[in-house]
Amino acid sequence: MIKVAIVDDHKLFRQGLGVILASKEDIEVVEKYESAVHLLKYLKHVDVDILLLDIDMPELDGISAMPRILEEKPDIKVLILSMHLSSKKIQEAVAAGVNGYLLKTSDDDEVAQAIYDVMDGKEYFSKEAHSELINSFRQKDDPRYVELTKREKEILNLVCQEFSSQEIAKQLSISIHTAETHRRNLLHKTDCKNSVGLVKYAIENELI
Amino acid sequence: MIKVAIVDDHKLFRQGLGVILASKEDIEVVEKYESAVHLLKYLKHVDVDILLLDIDMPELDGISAMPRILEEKPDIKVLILSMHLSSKKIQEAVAAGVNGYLLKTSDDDEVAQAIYDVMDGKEYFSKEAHSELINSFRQKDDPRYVELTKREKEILNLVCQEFSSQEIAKQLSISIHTAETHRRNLLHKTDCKNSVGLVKYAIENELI
DNA sequence: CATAAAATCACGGATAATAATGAGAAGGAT
DNA sequence: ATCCTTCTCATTATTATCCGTGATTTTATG
Repeated sequence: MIKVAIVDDHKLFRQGLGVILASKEDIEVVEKYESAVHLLKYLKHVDVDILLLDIDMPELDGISAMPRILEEKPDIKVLILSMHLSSKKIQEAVAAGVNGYLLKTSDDDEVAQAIYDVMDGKEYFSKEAHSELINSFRQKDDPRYVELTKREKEILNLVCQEFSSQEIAKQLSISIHTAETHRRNLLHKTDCKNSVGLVKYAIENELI
Repeated sequence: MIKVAIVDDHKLFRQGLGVILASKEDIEVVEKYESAVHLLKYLKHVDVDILLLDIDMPELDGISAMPRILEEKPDIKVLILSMHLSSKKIQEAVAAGVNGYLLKTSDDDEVAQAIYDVMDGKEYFSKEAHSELINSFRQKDDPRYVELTKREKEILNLVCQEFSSQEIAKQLSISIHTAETHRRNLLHKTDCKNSVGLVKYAIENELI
């Protein structure tokens, strides 16, 4: 029997998925947690092979919890079960050491297959997750995709808080010229026309 | 037996909720649909008492589908089952004629209770939905909460597309003065400092 | 039809953002 | 030690935004 734990803040989803997986003959749902915080609290004392982990959760999201999960149980397998198809999330998840990524639009068979694969030492990424990743690589060649520096992200954040360049300069104790330069560089790097575009970029890329 | 149909784009959720509800002795899950479009396609030929309806779905969201649902089946009961606690959504849902609103963080007992209540001719709003509504009423006194006119929403949309007032004026064949007036009124109504605030307002209130 | 709300246009002025360009200083990386 | 990136500051100029105010026309609604 493969021992599975579900971590998701939607109780109905936890319950439902639990029932579905329990009907698989070689899968046993041993635990359910409503948040990553709960999981970490009890993980030490629990015997579990694989985690079905949601990303969007209050307090602590699934990806951010990964380091502590692996610290506690280095051999545990983790399958991300998310509603969002975001190449950024997938990349972060992989970097954090997950073994697979699937969507909540999947069905029970796909989840089961993913569990089997991952327990076999393989990885499992859903078709959608896979092509999302491929697409994101293509965009790397795009002038639109660039890494922002730490300072630029800082300025972007303040721009998104409706501060003027003058106010930003004051807050960071730099010259207004510098603030404006950063702002201008942000516009170039993100290929936006004005601050409105910057906000949307920041939101899309989850920088705020 | 109460005949229930589930409308949700997350297959795992549909399946799981289906299994859970099927275990209730007086509830029968007769149909599941992956979108409001599918629902509307088959609704005419289906005998169902109550819909468990998600809001966020591709193509057509649950609330927007309500008029056509009620046109087809005026006596059907509808329970919104959403992940988001938004007073705006709740208000829209109620205005659209739903009979209850609960969150995906609820458990099976609450869903069952809601189904019984609604079938009884009552309404069912979860504690969270209820207090969210109460809070939103308090905010009505706030200068921040105001209705935007059709034209203002149009201008807001163009602002969010990074157009300047001049470009907006040209596109709508109005004077730049008018465009700027609308913009100014938007800032006042939404209590924002600049266009950056407008974008965030538009996104928060799902006007784009 | 009368009244209110919405949409339109206008002016003057203050402040802010964007563009184009150059350049010095600090830091890390090989 | 040198190179590269980042962060910094600067000048000049143009364009856009934002503010206050007021007024006319259109449209909606009772």
